[in-house]
Amino acid sequence: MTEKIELAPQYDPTAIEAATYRRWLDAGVFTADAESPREPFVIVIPPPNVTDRLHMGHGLNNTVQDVLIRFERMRGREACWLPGTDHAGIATQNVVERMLVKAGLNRHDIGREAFVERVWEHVHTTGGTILEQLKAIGASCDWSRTRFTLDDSYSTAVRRVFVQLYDEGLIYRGHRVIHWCPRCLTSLSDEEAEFHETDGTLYYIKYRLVEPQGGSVAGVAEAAEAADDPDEAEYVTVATTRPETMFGDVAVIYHPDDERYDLAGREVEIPLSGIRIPVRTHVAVEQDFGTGMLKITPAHDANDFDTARDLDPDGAMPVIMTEQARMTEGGRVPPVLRGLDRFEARRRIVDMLRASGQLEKIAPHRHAVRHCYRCDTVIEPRLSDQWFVRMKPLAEPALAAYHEGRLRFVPDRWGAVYQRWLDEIRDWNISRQLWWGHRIPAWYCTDAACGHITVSETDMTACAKCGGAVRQDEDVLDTWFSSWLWPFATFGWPTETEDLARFYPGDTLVTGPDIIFFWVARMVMAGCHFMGDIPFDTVFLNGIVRDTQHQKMSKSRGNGIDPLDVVARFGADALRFTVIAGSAIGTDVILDPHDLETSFAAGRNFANKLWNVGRFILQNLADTPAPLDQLDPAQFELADRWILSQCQRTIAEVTEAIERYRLNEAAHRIYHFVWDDLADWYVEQVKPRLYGQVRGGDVARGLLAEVFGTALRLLHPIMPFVTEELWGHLPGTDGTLLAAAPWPERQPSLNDAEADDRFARVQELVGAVRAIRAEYGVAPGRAVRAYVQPASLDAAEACNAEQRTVERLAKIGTLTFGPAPEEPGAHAVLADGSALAVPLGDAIDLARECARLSAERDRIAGLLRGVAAKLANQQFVERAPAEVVDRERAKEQTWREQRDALTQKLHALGC
RNA sequence: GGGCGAAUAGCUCAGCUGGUCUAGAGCGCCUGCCUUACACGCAGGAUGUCGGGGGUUCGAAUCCCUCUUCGCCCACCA
Repeated sequence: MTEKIELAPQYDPTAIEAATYRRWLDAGVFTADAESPREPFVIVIPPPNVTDRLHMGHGLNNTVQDVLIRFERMRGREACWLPGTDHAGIATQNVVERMLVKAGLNRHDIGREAFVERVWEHVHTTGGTILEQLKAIGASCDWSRTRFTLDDSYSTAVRRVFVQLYDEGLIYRGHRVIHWCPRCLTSLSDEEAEFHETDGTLYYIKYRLVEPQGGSVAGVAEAAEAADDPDEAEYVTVATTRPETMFGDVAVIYHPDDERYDLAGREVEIPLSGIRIPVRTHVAVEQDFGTGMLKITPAHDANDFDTARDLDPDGAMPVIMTEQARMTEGGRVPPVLRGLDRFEARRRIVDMLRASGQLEKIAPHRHAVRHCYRCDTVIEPRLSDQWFVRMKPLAEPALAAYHEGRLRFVPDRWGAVYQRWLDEIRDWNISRQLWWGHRIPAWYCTDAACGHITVSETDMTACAKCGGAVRQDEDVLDTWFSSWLWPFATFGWPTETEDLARFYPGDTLVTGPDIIFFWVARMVMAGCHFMGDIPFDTVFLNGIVRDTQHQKMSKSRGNGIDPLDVVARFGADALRFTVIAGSAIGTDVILDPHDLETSFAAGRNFANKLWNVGRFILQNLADTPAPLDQLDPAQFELADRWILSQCQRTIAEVTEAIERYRLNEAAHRIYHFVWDDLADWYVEQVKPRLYGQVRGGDVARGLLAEVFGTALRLLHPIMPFVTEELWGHLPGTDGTLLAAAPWPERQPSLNDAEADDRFARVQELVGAVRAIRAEYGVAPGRAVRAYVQPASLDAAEACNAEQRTVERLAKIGTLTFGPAPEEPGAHAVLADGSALAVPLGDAIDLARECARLSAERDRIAGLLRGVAAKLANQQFVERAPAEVVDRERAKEQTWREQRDALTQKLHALGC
């Protein structure tokens, strides 16, 4: 006994999504079993910032991961998609600091401990929101394994790594110029200081030559003689974009080969200050740029730092700016400029130089300026003490993995990006002057005489060397110093857990190309170094979500789309279908934030189409239909064989497309099968059988259930909600979940080229009649009579077998084989007003077939000529080396076979 | 300065190893339809010198060269 299935005529995602997700959770289908005998398939999520809210980029990235993980889960792998969040040092600290500012406070007012507590509070109340939002788009993460990069256990891993690298000599404390953000008040790594092309100004400043105090008198005299021009004798002109740093200059240099100058050993005076600095030569100068004369400011420019150290390893490196990038209150800065912001100071200095005649000229100058990747403030290079990781030794195994093909990128062009960065890798500044993060596990002895630094996994209370008092380093570690451990720290490392043994290494990493350096490359390095193996073998780079102006979507630009809005209006499946179908492999996804309807209607419509196909089928399956293997193939009609054949093709193509990461192709292929093949043709063809108008209803029902069930399974990774809901109504699924159902298997025996071909002719015939009906404006309710000339093509025979199909689908009253009546009214409404005679000889006639044959003939003839030409070219081969000859002989043989085959075909076509 | 990518219908894009590409899809547009699953639908239709110019080939949207226009990444000419 089967109750009539009642489904709404329109699919309402909001009515089922939450409940469906709950069913998945309750059944535990997302939870990976470390003891399962199945082969694991592991994806670790790129952990979003703990304070993030879901945006379209997450929507795309996580949908891609979910498609892969659901696909592999259905294919029988023990799928583990590990979710979690990142503490995101600077970003999160900034968020909480802004909240404090609103309350009229800054972090120093409340102190470090209270501040960190505030951040934890914030993270606990709002943190993890994004994980909840991921559920809304259907992400099938293993929530039992959710991790946070600041968990206690994670800290253990971070400390272990720090200590190990320190012991190996790969972490060291360095004194050098680093990228400093004067707003975030922390140092940054090279990757965090982004270049922006900027229209700047090049200032040409005159530095007055002065007599050296206690220098070589002879050298001065020669230099003075060498200069003919009195001005040149008096000044050297230095070109700089940053006049405000000049009080930090320690030298002015030119290239030793530069014949314009002969000033080495002389001294110049820094304008506005009277500070004397030497003129030196050094190869770091580019002679063609500016005047060929370069000022050296070691404390405020990384290159100058290197040059200065080269010139004088023990030389002074005066700092003339505060951490806030204001001119210092003392030291070399002239009193009128003290305390000024760097840009204000620049304006004042330029004015003063102009007034004193020391500004020779200014010129516009476009150059790349580094900005903080978190707050976009212009970076201020700054001399300071920081912790660094020596990267070169870590990079080597990561490069080897790529070169040996163990690690691959999809699309592969990103491999070159990865490789280049590793080839030219520089040491990584890992200390941040923040409060939110993993505090650096280093303790300094307070006894200056001892000065020992103790690096330890456990908290220290006494110096390891002298036993004296210690204080811990105030700084925290770069967020990425914890992220790079994600693929194994999340599974319990350094403890040798069952999870770690089972789920490391993982399989595929899905992320954006923008964090290849920040994260991907570093994870590979960490994996190789600490686990002895790469953390994943495939890196699948998804594109970036942009608006119609091709601008990256972001909240600050105001061009964002809130995925939850989309879910509410169109459903999660519509969102998922749109981003998957809308992006070819590795290309960006363009969506219009001002027209969600246009962007997402296709996905919503498709979900609805599927819903209604399902509704129709379910309403017509009285009882549990017979499974495919219990149906008698002898009773199959052409359409049955055809739909099974198409279904096979779809299984093969969808499977292959996902395996090749061509998810958009998988989406389009299943879309086409459901909408065009199944709904538009097969369901229509089958109706008379279902309605009992003709025999064969049971076969039709069995095949509908079979084919529709397959379609649901193929579509499930992309559109999990609607497919799961329909699956639940399908007879015979017995409460099983589609999410845990097996992926459809290919059955090559069901491929049926003959059926494909014959049904294509039926479709052509139907299309021809429909076109004629439309052309003649035949009212929908009115039948026409169609005549097919048997002489026209052998298709008539095929059509004969499918006469009923054609009659129904083309709404023909009768289909007759034979010439159309010669009567004058053949193209008009017949006398009884009921029918129109349509001679189909016009629609699919011999001419079309001939055209096709002739095109085919031309094509084959072309191929034949090509093969003949190749064969003709072979005469040169004889002189080649033996193995080349062998290879060429083999080719020649292939060509001969091709030639013979083509010739035969041509004969078959009557040539 | 170096590298990479893109330019195909009004819009957003597919088109993988040259030959069923006589170039497709979705949206939009035009015509007719509320045909007992679906108007978030059905049927039919219009629209492209595949950025320009050369070349290779029997054959090019596809391969090569070049130009133009966009976008991205990297980079110590201050």
